[in-house]
Amino acid sequence: MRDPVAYLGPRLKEIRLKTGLSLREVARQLEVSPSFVSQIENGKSQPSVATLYALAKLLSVPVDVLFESQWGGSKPIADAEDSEQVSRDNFDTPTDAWDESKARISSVNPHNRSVIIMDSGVRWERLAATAEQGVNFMEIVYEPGSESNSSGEMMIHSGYEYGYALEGEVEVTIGDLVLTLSKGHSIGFDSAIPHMFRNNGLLPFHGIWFVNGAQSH
Amino acid sequence: MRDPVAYLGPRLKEIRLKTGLSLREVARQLEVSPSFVSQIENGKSQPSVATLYALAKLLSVPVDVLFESQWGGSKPIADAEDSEQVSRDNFDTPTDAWDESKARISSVNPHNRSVIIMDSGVRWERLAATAEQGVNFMEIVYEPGSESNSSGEMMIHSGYEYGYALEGEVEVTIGDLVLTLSKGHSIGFDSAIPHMFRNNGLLPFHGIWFVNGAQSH
DNA sequence: GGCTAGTGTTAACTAGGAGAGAACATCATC
DNA sequence: GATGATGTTCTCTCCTAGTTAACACTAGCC
Repeated sequence: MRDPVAYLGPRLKEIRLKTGLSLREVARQLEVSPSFVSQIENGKSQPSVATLYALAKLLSVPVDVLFESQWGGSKPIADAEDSEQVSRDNFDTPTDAWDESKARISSVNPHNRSVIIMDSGVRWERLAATAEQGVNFMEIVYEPGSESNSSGEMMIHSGYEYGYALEGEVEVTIGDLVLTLSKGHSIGFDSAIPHMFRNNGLLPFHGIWFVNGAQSH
Repeated sequence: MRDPVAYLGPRLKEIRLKTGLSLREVARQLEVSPSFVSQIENGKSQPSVATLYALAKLLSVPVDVLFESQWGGSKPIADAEDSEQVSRDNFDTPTDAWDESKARISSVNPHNRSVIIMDSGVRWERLAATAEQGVNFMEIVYEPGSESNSSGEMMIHSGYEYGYALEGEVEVTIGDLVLTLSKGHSIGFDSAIPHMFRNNGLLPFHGIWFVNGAQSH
């Protein structure tokens, strides 16, 4: 990808047009002159950091988006998953398992998921490839008797974790809190708190899991 | 949130120190003077957009991170939801709807969810209170004929969005991509891409939704 | 003790560009 | 053809991004 700063103007224009705002309206809200907005969009002038930030906010996009060139750094869409079937030792965190994807849109049908099977009897099925770092969206399956960590230790990592129980039951331990999730139940917690999951039941447990901000190390 | 541009300097310093780089080393790589880097970090000067971008790249953080202010403290646990039943006009983003919670652990049973009903016939049911900013984990329900925005406009906001279809069907439009989600299907996409959802079917659509990094303005 | 080589800070200065203001050329619609 | 939108391109000014210089440290080394 070439210098994204050079493409800032056109990018801004593109986004502004999508939102349906006129150049003069943008200028008014930013409290700058319309001519200046035009100069920015045509690359004849560079905004200050404050103006750039105000612009991003006005157009309600993250500042980063302004530096993405048209369809440059990111693939438009990740098509049906590669559907690799991996079997490995344990990972601390899903982040360690799948590579980061550059896809801005990812659509996955249930028969085409990328799957990781852990030796502890736990399965992770990726529900979306994402360009976001440290983010994993997946369906997790705990076979009867299985637990999150084959060594029985509690897990501690960075980020937050969110879960929704689809079917079956699972016993969740977070810090000194112990609870059982069944269909429809949901949780969210700071992953820095020691946690583990165990399926004590007779049926496999399925859940939608979201791990946010986990850093691999 | 206070003016993020004003805190840009301290934020940069904080991140630089984490990476273990010296101020002079940063200056060398950026090809600017050390004094200028110091001035930036102490808020006595503002970088140009190009310098800002180079800085972010050097510190290997997305530019957005430089504008985030630190997050506050945290309550130990949020007990069963308040279960308020709210009916309001449309929000752009769930972030606008629920207040940030400081809970580090949140457990919600299906009969106790905090619900928001939009006039467009869409329902948001919060699946977890979280201390994370701009994060929403929810079950969304689209009644037959309803669409994400009562005005029919596409939505654009910051962050990423992830969805899993529980039951029913929904037509998803993201950019110029149109697809239909049915049970088990999942997606993930950059919310900066204009998007909308519509239930053209005869049954209500239920999905697990995760909106990450949306900023309210 | 002094001598280096590292760290970050501050003052005084300058060249260049952020941003303004006007006049321009379009389109609509009444 | 007048009024009101739209975006563009000049010229000009003033502010500030970025420089150079000297400053005040601290750590090691002879």
